[in-house]
Amino acid sequence: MNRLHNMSRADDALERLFRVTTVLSDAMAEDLAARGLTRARATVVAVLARMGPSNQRALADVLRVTPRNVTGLVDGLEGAGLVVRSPHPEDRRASLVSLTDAGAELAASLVEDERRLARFLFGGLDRDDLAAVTSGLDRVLERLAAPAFGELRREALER
Amino acid sequence: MNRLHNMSRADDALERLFRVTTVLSDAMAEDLAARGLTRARATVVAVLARMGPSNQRALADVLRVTPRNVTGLVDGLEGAGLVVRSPHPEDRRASLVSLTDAGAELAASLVEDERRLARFLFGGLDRDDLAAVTSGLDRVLERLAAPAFGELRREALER
DNA sequence: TATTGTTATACTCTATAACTATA
DNA sequence: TATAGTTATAGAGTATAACAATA
Repeated sequence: MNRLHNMSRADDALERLFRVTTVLSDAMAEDLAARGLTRARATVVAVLARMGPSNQRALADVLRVTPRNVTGLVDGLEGAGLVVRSPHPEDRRASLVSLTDAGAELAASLVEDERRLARFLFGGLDRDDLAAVTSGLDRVLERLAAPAFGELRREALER
Repeated sequence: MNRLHNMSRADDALERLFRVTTVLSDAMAEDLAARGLTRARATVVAVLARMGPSNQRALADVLRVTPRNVTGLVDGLEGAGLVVRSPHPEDRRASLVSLTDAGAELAASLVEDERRLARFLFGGLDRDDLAAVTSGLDRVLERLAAPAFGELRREALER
């Protein structure tokens, strides 16, 4: 009975998580689109802002995407004037992808947007509630990183 | 000072939320792929399980996607034997999309997976922590539904 | 030999526009 | 005249495979 109750609460929590995720990611995609950006390209801009000028191989690794995919993303961003390719100083096979001034400005603006969003979403919660949410999500992250998560997924596929 | 502290906590919470979302959605996409499904097609299956046999227009409205897009998704699912199109009994323009037995089985299995996932992710939290997370996410959902969220987004785009 | 990034090809999701068959 | 679903066309993200230049 108690256990059943807890189980239904877990379902509720996951449902809330999915709803928050959906609404948030739709809104963010829409806002990026209004700036002429897609999610994938915005991610490249954010990664470049964090890592500094990088070759495409490094980008592919960080984005966990094929090198061919990076070619396309960088093509798009270069066309939009947000990044430039330059010859890699030490490896003539590679090119170095860097943010232009416009790209760096955009990256800063995305970071600022995120900060405002965080304050907007969580600013109304008092410290204890906020701490509870954050540490709850941390627990979830621990579960997601645990080997048991892999087992759960394997079991599901074997059913 | 106190305010600054709260602000950084809000950033932390949003960062956790994004990380949970990313890991979870990557894992789910991978699991669907192992079953030969994409996210978009799995959503159609879930919607059909919930709404029962539907015409494509209704699917387009619920999925918030163009009718043309539904054509493609249903084509794919029909090819995989998960849904069938049949003539609509009352409207000869429309077709009725229904889950096959295999489709219904898959839908049930997806629901079951989600329940297991919820228990796995949140089963370790005690009642109070779980309630705190759920109600925190509810507060976030309220903020996302508030007109102020629209204003925040408009301001960001005007910068 | 191995690696970097490209061309070639293909699939999925998405959209708009024009069209057919029906309502 | 309006609606349901299609064909036609296009763009973005993703992937694998083959290849050229370079390490």
